[in-house]
Amino acid sequence: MADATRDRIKDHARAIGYIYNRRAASLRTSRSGIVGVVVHDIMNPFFAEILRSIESELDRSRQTFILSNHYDQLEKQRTFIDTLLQLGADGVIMSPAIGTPKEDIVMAEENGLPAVLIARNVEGAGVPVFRGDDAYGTGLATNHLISLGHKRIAMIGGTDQTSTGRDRYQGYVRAMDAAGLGMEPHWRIPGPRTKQAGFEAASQFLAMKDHPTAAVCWNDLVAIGLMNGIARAGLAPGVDISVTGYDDLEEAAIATPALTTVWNGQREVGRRAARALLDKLSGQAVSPSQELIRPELHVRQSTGKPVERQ
Amino acid sequence: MADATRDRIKDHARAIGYIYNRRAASLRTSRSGIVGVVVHDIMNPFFAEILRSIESELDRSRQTFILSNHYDQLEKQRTFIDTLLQLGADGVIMSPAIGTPKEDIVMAEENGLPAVLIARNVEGAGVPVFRGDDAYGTGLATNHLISLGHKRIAMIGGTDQTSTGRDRYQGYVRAMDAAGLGMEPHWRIPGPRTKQAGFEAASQFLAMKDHPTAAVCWNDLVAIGLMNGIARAGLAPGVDISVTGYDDLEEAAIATPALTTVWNGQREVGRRAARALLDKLSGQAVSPSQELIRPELHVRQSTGKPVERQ
DNA sequence: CTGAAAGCGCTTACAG
DNA sequence: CTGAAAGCGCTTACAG
Repeated sequence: MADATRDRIKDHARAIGYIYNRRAASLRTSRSGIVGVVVHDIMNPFFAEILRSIESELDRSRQTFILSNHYDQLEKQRTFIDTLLQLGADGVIMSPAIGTPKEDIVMAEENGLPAVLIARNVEGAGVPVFRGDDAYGTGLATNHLISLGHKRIAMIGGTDQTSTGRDRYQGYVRAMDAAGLGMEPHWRIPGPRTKQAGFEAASQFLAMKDHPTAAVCWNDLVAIGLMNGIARAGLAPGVDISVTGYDDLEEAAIATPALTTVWNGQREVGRRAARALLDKLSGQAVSPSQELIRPELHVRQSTGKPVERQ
Repeated sequence: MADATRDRIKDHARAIGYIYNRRAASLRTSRSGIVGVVVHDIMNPFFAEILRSIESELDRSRQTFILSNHYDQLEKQRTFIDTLLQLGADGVIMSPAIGTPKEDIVMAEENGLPAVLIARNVEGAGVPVFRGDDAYGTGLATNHLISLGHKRIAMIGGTDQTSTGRDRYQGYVRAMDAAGLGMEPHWRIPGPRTKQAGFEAASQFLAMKDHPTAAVCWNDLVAIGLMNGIARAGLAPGVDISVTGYDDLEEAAIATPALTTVWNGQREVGRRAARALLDKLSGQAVSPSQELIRPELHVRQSTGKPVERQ
């Protein structure tokens, strides 16, 4: 049948309610037009902003995307990858769950599910990774506080279990060291990653004897929660205690006080990850290297000179 | 082949890396194990909380779900429904885009894609709807402010283009009328639905001559944005101006001041919508009626007695 | 109880 | 250029 004829028939068929069966087509062609995206939690605005740029990029190529949270549970992540394999998905973009072994990713690739990583790396997986330069980013925040005159600076939130966590902590430690400033072990409060947890960390922070005059926070959510907690205790964030965030969510600019934070290139990460996957799908060679997006410091009102208390 | 034999083979097959092809199975059985979920914006924490309970409900029945935003664009919603039909999805849970004609839903149902609505109604669609009792909810908030002594109360955010918008406005108007309080047209600032927009509405609100002493907000996001804007202008939200939210997001409790708001039963809406859809899929009769979840007022620190200014 | 065959709806390679 | 056939990987109805 000539193409023109086929098109005419299809047009007519559509007009009278014909529904194209993608399962059947996919069975024959082994291309499904489906891309999986799995992150820790889509409710987290950091991922939500990444997802939005992935969405607009994939839309353009008429790929359907399936979203899933793994909540850092390896089992959930595996179930999702299984589902993608069973559906014959064309590829997956993932922010790997804590503890993801490289074998999981290699297995997916070997079964025809090319992967691209975002936000976190999995050593030796041999796939492209797109993330911010975290050590550099917390370095920016820490140096900013140091230049304002702060000497006792805390680091609140995050975990050593992810490459991101280790890198951000590194950046803080290096900046302190470079400035010749000492650190107390209890100035680091690991763990918090949400607004709620940041809020709760405030009392722990304020309860420290001679507590630091400034805090470098894991992300904007923790920073905003911490500021709320500080305000609740009757102190003024940005005046009594300087606070920096990380990510520069839309929310950072309208927090009270407006949050000094590190822009983390979410849109850029999403866009480039989607592009890389699409390139892979179209058979182009994509280098499996790590691409670091360079963060930028956005100074607002949550940081200022230290107020020495008597 | 006996079932036992088949199972043994399958077990072995899986062990050596066999991947079940769901497309093929679905082609034969016309069940795909896929459920679509489409809402205005998954980044909105209100929907995110609903999605979470849908997710946990569907997980239990081993249904995969595909998520999509329609951003209130009918075209995006139609494309998504088309995709679901082409993939042979088993059903769809949707918060319909503004202006969704009942024909769109009827068409989906006729093509074997049963639908359940959440948050918004589409008159005459003949499918189950799960939502909060919005008029009752804003009534609760408005009456609370009235009982504190407020007489000039604004309503900020929302739109008349959705049933939810009309109902929430109705609830406010009725409560004011019932208390014998007059309303000025400009006390209503329609539109805002985000934190950013609530923040921006603050200046418009404060610029009103004899501005109201309290504001009933469309949702928690608008309320928190508004409070930030009020604080930025040097006034104290909760003292100088009372503010109520709607939804009772996790964030409401840790806002500064903690937000008085209306709990909207997100988890309940999600859970019941998912259940109803699963019931439909298993062939049970599900009544196509509207189920209203009864909201509750949660009083916190963002509301207080009016401060009369000279 | 068991095994071989038909068929879901597409696309592609092939024969005419 | 055109049309009929094969085949993707399952499940189910059927014959033995």
